[in-house]
Parts: sequence; C-alpha cells; structure tokens
Amino acid sequence: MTDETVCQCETVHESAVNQAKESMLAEDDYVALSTLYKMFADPTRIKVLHALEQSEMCVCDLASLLVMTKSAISHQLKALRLLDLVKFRKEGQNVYYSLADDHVKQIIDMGLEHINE
Amino acid sequence: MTDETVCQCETVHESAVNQAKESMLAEDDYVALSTLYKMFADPTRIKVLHALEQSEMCVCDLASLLVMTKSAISHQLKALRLLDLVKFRKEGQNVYYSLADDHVKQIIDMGLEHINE
DNA sequence: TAAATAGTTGAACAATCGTTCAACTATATT
DNA sequence: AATATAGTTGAACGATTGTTCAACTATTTA
Repeated sequence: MTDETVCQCETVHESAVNQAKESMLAEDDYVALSTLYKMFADPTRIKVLHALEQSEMCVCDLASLLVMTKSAISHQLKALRLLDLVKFRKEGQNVYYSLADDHVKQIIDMGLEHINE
Repeated sequence: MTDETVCQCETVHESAVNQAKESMLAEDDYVALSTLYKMFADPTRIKVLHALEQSEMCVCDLASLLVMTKSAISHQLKALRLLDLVKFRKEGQNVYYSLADDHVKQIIDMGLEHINE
C-alpha cells in the first residue's frame, strides 16, 4: 500500500515517518496504554482513586464521600479492579478497597502538574 | 443530607470519610484531570503523541504512519491542541505538529511502566 | 430461620466518542 | 486565473460509556 492510497498526500516526509515507524510499539501496547488511561478519564474514577490515596475505604464510604449510589461506585471499582489499579479485602459484610500500587498516585500527580501551569 | 439518604449505608467510617473529604480537590480539578487523561485514553491519540516524541510531523506524515485519513488525524490533533498537548507551526501548505512539553512523554512512560509488570 | 445490610451484577438508557464523508479554506504551482 | 494539494470543519453514523434500576448473593443480627 503506497502513501498515496493511505492519506492521499504526495509530500510525506519519508525519513521522519520511517524513523517514527521504527520506534513505534506494537498495536497491543497502545491499546493497553489507552485502556489504562481510560481509568483516569472519568471524574468519578479519579475521585475514587484520589480518595483511596488517603486510606482504604469500603463501598459505603466512597458512596457517602462522593454522594453516589453504591451500585455506581461498585461498577467503577470493578473496572479499576480489572485493570489492577485497586485491590480489596473482605471483612464481614464490608469490602475494603485500596490502591494496588503507587503508580496511581504518580499518574495523578503528573496530571496535576500539567494542569497547574 | 445524611449518609443514609446518599448511600443507604449505616456503617460509614466517618473518620476516614471526613479525612478524605478534606484532602479532596475541587470538582473542577477532577474534571480537568479526567479531560487531560481522556487524551491518552484512545489508541490513535496515544500513537500520535508517541510518534511526535521522535520528531515533529505534518498531518500527512501522521496519516501515512498510522494508515488513517487526514481528516481523522486532524480531528484528533485539534483535540490535543485544545488541551495544550501539542503545538504547531505552519510552513507553506504544511502544518507541523510537535509535543507542547515533556509532560506528555512522562505520562506515556509512566503508563508503560505500569503495564510492564 | 428470618430480616437487615453490604456489595455485586446485567439490562437499559441517554450521553459521549471516533471515524467517515463531503464541503470548505489556504497555500503553491502552472 | 485555474488547478492541485494540505489541512480543517461540521454533520452523521455506529460504538462505547456511566449511571440507574431491579434483582441478586453473602454476611450479620435477632
């Protein structure tokens, strides 16, 4: 497939494109990256993650803190769990969630740096 | 509004919730954060940003590299522009895009660290 | 064992998103 | 001036998303 059939352009800078092509990751890596960042792309989920930086909390705590239903929180926690961003422990009727590792805090802090400039 | 009316829970851990409440940011900050991360939450946009880590490129270059139409690329570049993640310069018919600052690379690298474990 | 509470789940809904398409602007070339 | 190319734009489309609702499981308490 020529460049022309792809983008209808005749002035593609081949050296820059070829260089970039070599440094590109596999398709799966970009999908994994975007799937990860999708978890930070919703205010509710960011609030949950930010709240859990302070201490572990059960679903009720988060629902109370964020003024949302347990169901809504639980759905989001499931997504965060699937991406290994939070872990949990059961104690009686309660399920206590906490951050899986400190990458979460690092990612949030980096975002805060960007928006505060 | 009581905890009960919010989440129908009676076992909210008040001290943990109150402590978290104090450390929470303003609603706007969470919206801004999630809007920022939304830019990294799509494979096409991440590819564009990652490619621009190598060198500046025009719309044709990116379209050729990612095997997409100029229109699709242009729409995504507009979104990245609005969030100040890329900057551009015009030269004749071409518009050359590049990363606005190195936060972008830092954010992508941090994501890669997380998925490689 | 029955009732109450914490949490999860799947379907449904509106809202948002990403790409396509066609039409457009702007610059360069003849 | 006419043509060609680079890039942008808005509407439209299907696909994905976040919350709600109702029904469910599991644990605790009476």
